[in-house]
Amino acid sequence: MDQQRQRITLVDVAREAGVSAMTVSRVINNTGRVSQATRQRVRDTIVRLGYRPNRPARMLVTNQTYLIGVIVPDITNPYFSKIVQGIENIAWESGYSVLLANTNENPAREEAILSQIDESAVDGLIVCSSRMSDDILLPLLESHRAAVVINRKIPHHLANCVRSRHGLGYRANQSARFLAQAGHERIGYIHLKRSAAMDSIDAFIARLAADHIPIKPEWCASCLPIWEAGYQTGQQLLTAHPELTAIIGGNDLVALGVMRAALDMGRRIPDDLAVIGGDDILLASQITPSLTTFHVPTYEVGSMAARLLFQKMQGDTSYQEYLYDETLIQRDSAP
Amino acid sequence: MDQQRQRITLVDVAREAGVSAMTVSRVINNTGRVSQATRQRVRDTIVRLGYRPNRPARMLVTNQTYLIGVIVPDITNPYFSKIVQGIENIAWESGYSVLLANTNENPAREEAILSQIDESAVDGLIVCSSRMSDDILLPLLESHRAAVVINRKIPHHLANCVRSRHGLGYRANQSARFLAQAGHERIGYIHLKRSAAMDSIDAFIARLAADHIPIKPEWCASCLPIWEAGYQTGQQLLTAHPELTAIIGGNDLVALGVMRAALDMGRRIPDDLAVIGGDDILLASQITPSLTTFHVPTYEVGSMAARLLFQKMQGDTSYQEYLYDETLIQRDSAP
DNA sequence: CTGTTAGCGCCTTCAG
DNA sequence: CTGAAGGCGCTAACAG
Repeated sequence: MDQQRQRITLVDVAREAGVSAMTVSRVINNTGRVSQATRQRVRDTIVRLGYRPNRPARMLVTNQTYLIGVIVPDITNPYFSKIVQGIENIAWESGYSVLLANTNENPAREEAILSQIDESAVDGLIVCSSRMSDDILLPLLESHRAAVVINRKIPHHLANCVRSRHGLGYRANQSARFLAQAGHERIGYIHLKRSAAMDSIDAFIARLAADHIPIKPEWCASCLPIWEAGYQTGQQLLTAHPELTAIIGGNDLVALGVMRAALDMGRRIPDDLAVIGGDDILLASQITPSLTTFHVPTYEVGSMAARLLFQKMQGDTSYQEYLYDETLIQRDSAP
Repeated sequence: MDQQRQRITLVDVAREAGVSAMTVSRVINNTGRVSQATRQRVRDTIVRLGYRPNRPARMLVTNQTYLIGVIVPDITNPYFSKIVQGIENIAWESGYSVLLANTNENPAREEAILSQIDESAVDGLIVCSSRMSDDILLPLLESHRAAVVINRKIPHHLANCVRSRHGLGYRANQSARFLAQAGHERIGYIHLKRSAAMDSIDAFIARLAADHIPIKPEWCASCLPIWEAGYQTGQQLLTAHPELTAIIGGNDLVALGVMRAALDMGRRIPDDLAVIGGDDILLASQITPSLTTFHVPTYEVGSMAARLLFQKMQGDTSYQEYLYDETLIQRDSAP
């Protein structure tokens, strides 16, 4: 495993097979004309010697890596791992591998990606970090040959895009409307911190006020898109405002955290408190009471992102986007 | 983004700064002696020109990629995504990136990894695919400079290892004992198909028979380690053998599938049926009734795997392993 | 159909 | 402290 065995190169194979390096290269890449006889002889020599092409050398000369970079904020969030699965499957079909960067929402890590995954390291880039600042994202996209961004609006020339057909703040608004219609008058809202895919809390309140659904700013809060933060924020919100009869979570993990917090505080769901999430991760349908949420075709989000990336990588300079639908799935937590 | 702009090379910087390429290289790598003045001048030129070193070129000459390959069977399984998170965090700290391969338990994909992630593509490899056949795994490990295997026994010279302190079949046995002690006499077992981390069903039955816990072969089944398979297998098992009062799932996803199937069939849990899982994913504690399962320090499994890999990559040829504990967490599904 | 020449961008070795 | 020559392993472009 660590012995200093000489690497077998193209030249070794060529010498052994009595041909030139070029011929071996042609055989490996199935390019150019090579007689059936030599082709076979070279093939045999390759397996006999156990030759394997050197990736970096090939990358250097072809200027192609067969790698695509994928940036996510949290691979342990089922929403993102499903997206990665979709990307990876499509990439694999085309002979590409995935270089994964999990930022953990850490700005230092986000910044470091600029040097870690640069243009020479990957052939294309998929970013699904809706909380990454423009100061980092735009230069990042600019420095790559091809890029796709998920759930974020960026200048069309910088990247293709996969996003919800409905605009910013759609979920929160629909949720609030749905709850109001069901008779709720004191609705809380937990916004996802720094998310570029959501409206601000102010915009949320303003829009609903226009529809005579009054939401008070003190009923709203922001937190990171993870379960623990949802739990804590839910607890705080319900302690400070026991009058709330419903809470909208920014995503499923947060909503589930809220549900658990409410249950731990002795609240019954949905009788004492209705909860709505977003993303429709597996857990949402499995938990009791099951979580009302917005279904997102998560796998398709990933696979389409990969497809749009390949389109760009193949030289299509036109802007392409894939819009997906989000549909409210009524379950037990907010019937 | 797609303009044919000339790549800026080391030589460009050298010319601009009025030094040789070698000096620029020294500045970049902080190696060798360079006067403070030239160093600064070169640095300035680098930022002025926006120079970035070409990864493949550097890889070719140094024979290092700063990449580690990570092979998992299913990134959407929270168990694996948590492991990947652990690996990725440690890798990042050392300036390494993760090349992810998600096999989806697909043998064709597993085989393709041999050529896709070869020795020249990564500096080290972490495999946590307990269902990959030895015919593929061993050559794979053999062809890499450094490797770590998770939850699988392999010849010590091939890789370092992270695994449960308890041997094969520990979970299933403990679960059965626990259930028997609680008075269950007809216990079903769902084995994970092709898993090298588990005993066979026969061994499971034999060992328990020795302890006078009678398990019938027809109460046992095998399935893939995913929720859907657990649901289906649970349904079949409960239909064919309604007499079962408890079922042991190979992992949490399968156990949760069984729980849902049982609930859908009108069984109450744990009154009509007790269920035990394994892994302790987030979902296990959140669901109602909460799932009795084995806690695994999943993040540490990943981070330790990365640490053991770096140890090997740094030339430590001794065999190292990290053993973790699995502890039964009693929850509501099997109190 | 096959070989020759050149060079990708960088770093190692050895002189100065 | 700095530079010149050479080569990592492979392929593009051109001969023959």
